[in-house]
Amino acid sequence: MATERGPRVTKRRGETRQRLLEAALVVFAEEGFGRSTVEQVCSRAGYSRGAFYSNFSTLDELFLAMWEQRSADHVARMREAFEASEQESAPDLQGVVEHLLRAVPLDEEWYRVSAEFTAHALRSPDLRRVIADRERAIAASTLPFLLKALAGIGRVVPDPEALSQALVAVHDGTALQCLSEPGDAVVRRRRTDLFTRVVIAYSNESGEES
Amino acid sequence: MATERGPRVTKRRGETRQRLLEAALVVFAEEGFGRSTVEQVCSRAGYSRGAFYSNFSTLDELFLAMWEQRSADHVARMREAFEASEQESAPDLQGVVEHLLRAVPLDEEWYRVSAEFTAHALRSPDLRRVIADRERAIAASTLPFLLKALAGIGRVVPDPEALSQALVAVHDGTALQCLSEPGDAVVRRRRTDLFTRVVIAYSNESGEES
DNA sequence: TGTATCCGATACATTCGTGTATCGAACAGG
DNA sequence: CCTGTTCGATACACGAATGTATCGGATACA
Repeated sequence: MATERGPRVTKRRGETRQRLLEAALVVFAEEGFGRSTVEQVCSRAGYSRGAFYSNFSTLDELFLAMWEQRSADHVARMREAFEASEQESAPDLQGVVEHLLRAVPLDEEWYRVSAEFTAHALRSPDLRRVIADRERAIAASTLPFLLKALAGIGRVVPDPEALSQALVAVHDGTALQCLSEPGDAVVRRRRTDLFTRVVIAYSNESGEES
Repeated sequence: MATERGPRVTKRRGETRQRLLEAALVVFAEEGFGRSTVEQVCSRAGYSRGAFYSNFSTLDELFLAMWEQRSADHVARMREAFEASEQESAPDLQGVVEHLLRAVPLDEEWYRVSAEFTAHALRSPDLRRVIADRERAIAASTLPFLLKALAGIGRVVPDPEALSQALVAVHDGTALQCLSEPGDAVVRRRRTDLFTRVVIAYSNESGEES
């Protein structure tokens, strides 16, 4: 739904556009957004600059388009992962958190690009909204599953939005820690641990009061 | 201690270097690191490019130097804030968290630069260490105070390092949320709330067991 | 105060990236 | 299969940023 755009004006145009979007991710991750050139993106995609200027008018535009596509894609993936894990219902809290973490993988390439995009986005009110919207989209398409899974192990969440915001923050924050010390198992375990504790902190056993 | 470098070879050299470092922060925050030019930084600082090339050999070098200085400065500031708040000992957990948050202000300019720096740093093993070291420095110079403050209200922390890592993650993660929706009081309150819950989750009342 | 040294300004050559304008090939429709 | 249109490649002109080499003024030290 998010990956497949409706058939555009012509056929191959969509393909080259897509190739450019994919190349953009790679190049931006490698070189940094500000350091990247139109030429680099094009040659990575196997095109010349003509293709670029025919599809986009500026690198910023490509950056935004790429980010939105990948972002939507991630949300969709998370959703799918949740739907899949709904079958094999989690036995305990440990299991729920595991499902959660499996749905939200750590992707260094994406992290780099994302960090730069957010820094970039904070400079424009319009792009600020894009960031905020992403957060809402994540909440909308994953919260229901998480709540259901928690209900399945007898836990209820008084303030779902607060939990969602907390989890996103925890994910973003721990991502950097894990990526800056790639081999460190302790850091990764602490991440899992933090997720678990946050889920606990924002939910109660059914019948309890907050 | 971190702001004042030992007297260099000459006198004014240190000043211009410092001016360049300050200008770098402003320009990088405004334009983005990759989009910034040597000329922009120099004119912002009131110098010409000659001054730059006399002090640094590349923008990357300036970026690193600036980041390290500001980073150390932040840690020092946090430490001072903690020391100051040690006098008026916090009456309750609410108070401790307030002191904590006052010591770690949200600075958009710094956030932008920092986000780009981390993205940049993930590309080089050396710079990765710089990131990891920052985290250790934060822990080293603030944990003792936090633990003392918590002890003052009868709470003990079984795994201080885990708490520290969790708090840094929560800070980094919530910072973006607060900055992307600047006016939103709810988001900010949830941030405070998350801090509070995490502190609770990682500490016990004296006499309890985990 | 004189002098040697250091530092930053200026000028220049060069490289690099951009954006546009033009052209040829692929494609869709009949 | 033919034709009009679309798309992407190529060529070119322009502007911008870099890095170096040189010069003049400031500074430290005696």
